[in-house]
Amino acid sequence: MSSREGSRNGVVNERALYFLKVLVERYIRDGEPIGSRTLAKDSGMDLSPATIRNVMSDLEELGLVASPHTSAGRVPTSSGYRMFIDSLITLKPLDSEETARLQRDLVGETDRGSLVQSASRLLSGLTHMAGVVMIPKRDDVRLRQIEFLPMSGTRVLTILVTSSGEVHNRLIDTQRVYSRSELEQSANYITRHFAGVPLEAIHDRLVQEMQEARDGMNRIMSEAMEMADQVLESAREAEDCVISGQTNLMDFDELAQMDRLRELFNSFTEKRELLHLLDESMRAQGVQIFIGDESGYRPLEACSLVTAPYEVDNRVMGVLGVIGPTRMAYDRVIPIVDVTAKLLGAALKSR
Amino acid sequence: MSSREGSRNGVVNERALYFLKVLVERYIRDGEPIGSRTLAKDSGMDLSPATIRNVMSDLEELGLVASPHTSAGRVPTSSGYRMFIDSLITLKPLDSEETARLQRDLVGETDRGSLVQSASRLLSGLTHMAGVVMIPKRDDVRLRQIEFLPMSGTRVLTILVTSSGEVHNRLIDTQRVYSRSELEQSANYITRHFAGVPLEAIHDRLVQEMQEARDGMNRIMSEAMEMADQVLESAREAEDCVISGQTNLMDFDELAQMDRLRELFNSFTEKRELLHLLDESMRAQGVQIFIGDESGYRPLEACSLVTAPYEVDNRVMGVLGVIGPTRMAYDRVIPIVDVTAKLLGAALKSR
DNA sequence: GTTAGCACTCCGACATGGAGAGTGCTAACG
DNA sequence: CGTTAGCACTCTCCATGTCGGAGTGCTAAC
Repeated sequence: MSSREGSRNGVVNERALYFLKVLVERYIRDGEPIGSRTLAKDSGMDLSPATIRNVMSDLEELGLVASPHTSAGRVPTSSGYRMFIDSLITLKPLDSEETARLQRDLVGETDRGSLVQSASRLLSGLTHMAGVVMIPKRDDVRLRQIEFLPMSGTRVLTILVTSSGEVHNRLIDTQRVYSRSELEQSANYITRHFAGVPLEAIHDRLVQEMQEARDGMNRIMSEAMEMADQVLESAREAEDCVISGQTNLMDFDELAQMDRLRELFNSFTEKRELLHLLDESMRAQGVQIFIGDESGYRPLEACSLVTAPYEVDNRVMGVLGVIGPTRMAYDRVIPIVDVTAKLLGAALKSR
Repeated sequence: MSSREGSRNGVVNERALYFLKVLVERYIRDGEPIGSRTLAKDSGMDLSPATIRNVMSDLEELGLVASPHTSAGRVPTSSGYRMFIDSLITLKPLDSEETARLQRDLVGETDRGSLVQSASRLLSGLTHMAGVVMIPKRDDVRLRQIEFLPMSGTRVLTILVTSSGEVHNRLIDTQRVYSRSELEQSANYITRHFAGVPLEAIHDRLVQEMQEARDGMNRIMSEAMEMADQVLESAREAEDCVISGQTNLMDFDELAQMDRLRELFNSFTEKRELLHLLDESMRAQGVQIFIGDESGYRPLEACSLVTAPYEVDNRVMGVLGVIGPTRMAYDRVIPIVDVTAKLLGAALKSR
């Protein structure tokens, strides 16, 4: 065991951390392992490469850096990046012009959908990586109106409009043929009874009402309620996310192995796991970062995910973020994600 | 100029074409340039490699094969593939079991959307390439119902339901605030007047009516018509396609160059050009094939596209197909695309 | 028309060797 | 004690050279 201060019982000394910082910055810039000689020059501290080597040895023992092979320089490990981000990084905030342009681009969008899309595009454009914006199910969304339309045969088209202006629809096969007016009546009934009620709550109340009325209720009403329940379901699970700039990731040689890339792209079409991850970081406040395997999600193991929740009136509405190689310019990306989240929140408020 | 029969004034002789067939089949199987020795054995005709070499020389002169370098075997060119597909290929039809399973999988789907999605997945699954199904704008779609709902401020949510059960909606900013009943009335008016009219025709009639009535019409009615026109527009342009199995393409080393792949994947998210191509092949009947640059579309230059229109009651509804490397097993893929198109048509009919 | 023979070309695999970069260790320095 | 110079060592990278295999085109003979 070494007896130098740096590695004694895991306490890291100041200077070593400074070198770690310089190393990570340089590595992010160049993508090549950093040797002691380079680091000695870069650090600005008048020390010889030999000294640096000792320090590096300590950092390696702590698991903050590693060397790809005997005689390459050092590369940050996941923990190294973690340490860098948590306590060493110097952020490079966006200048006012960039912020202004970002804002302009977002405010220019008309509806909520294209706003989200635009945010995703901007993220990927600014970072040259993949941008992702999640549109979460909101628990304060209420029913505005429900509509049943007869289609061919026993099919009925159910349409549900929420207070936020989203429209969901679903084609349902019913047990018998209903007339237009029958359907209209029952839709009106449900709209009258449940308009303004949060979507979450409607399901329970529907079930409850159906049980109470039991046999007293005529068949058409009970089936209407079942139909309403079905379209409700599809409205509730309408949690989704928009990803853009995926192909940007093909330019990073860290990700240039087909099997990796394939897994990654599959996860973009699958989305499920990704949504789960985003969901998690919705609870956190401010920018959150998953480095490499920290996400616990295989396809992202060579990537980092930088996220930030966006909010309107202090209520978290969703999450957005950026996916890129572990070796990314965190000092730029973090402010970009941060600011975009704030601007998206603001843009959403004004509509 | 050679004086052998093979290349005399461009007329290709029987035997040469037979060798071309064997060569293409073998190349598709192995992916390696075929030499004269191999071909001599493979062809089953008791000829020496030297003879084959003469034949190959003819085929090369005709532009049907090429050799990557001096001393590699021969590889089919685009024209070689073309010739192969047009007049040499022996198709391998699906056996009844495969067809049955395909049918079962398709009929199992509930609504039109998941049917199309399923078809796309099946195509990519069966071929290990990318599947694509296009949902075209249909010219016989009629208006069923229109609905205006007041949102916050001057915003109005317009909903349009078509005879085929699709729902389109759009958020529109109006010039003043309208009450719920005002909006209801005007929506009812428009529904009454235009229900059953093809979407294509409504626009013209709206414009016409607005001009005729001119000043006689109250302001609310004229704005209602404008709103209707807007949601109509978004309904008409709802031509789209579903692509799946994109990542399958990453496994082909012909496409394994990042720049190619990137272009290809970008074209999948862009879709525009691709839709254009599909649109073209909607007019053709039966399976159609674009080999390499025949599509005239850069990103597909290393790919082939095999398409077939699918129809219901002899009316073409859309196109589906498969995208893969030029070197693909056409003898399997063509029947797969063909049968899937027919089955999708049938499955659509039954709903 | 078909074939054998032959010289030629090109690719790919493999070994070789030196330059460059960086390390770890040791011993000396202030 | 931390810091440093020196040194042997290791590993990668690249250029170079060599060799066998595969396949061609041409020519002359069958």
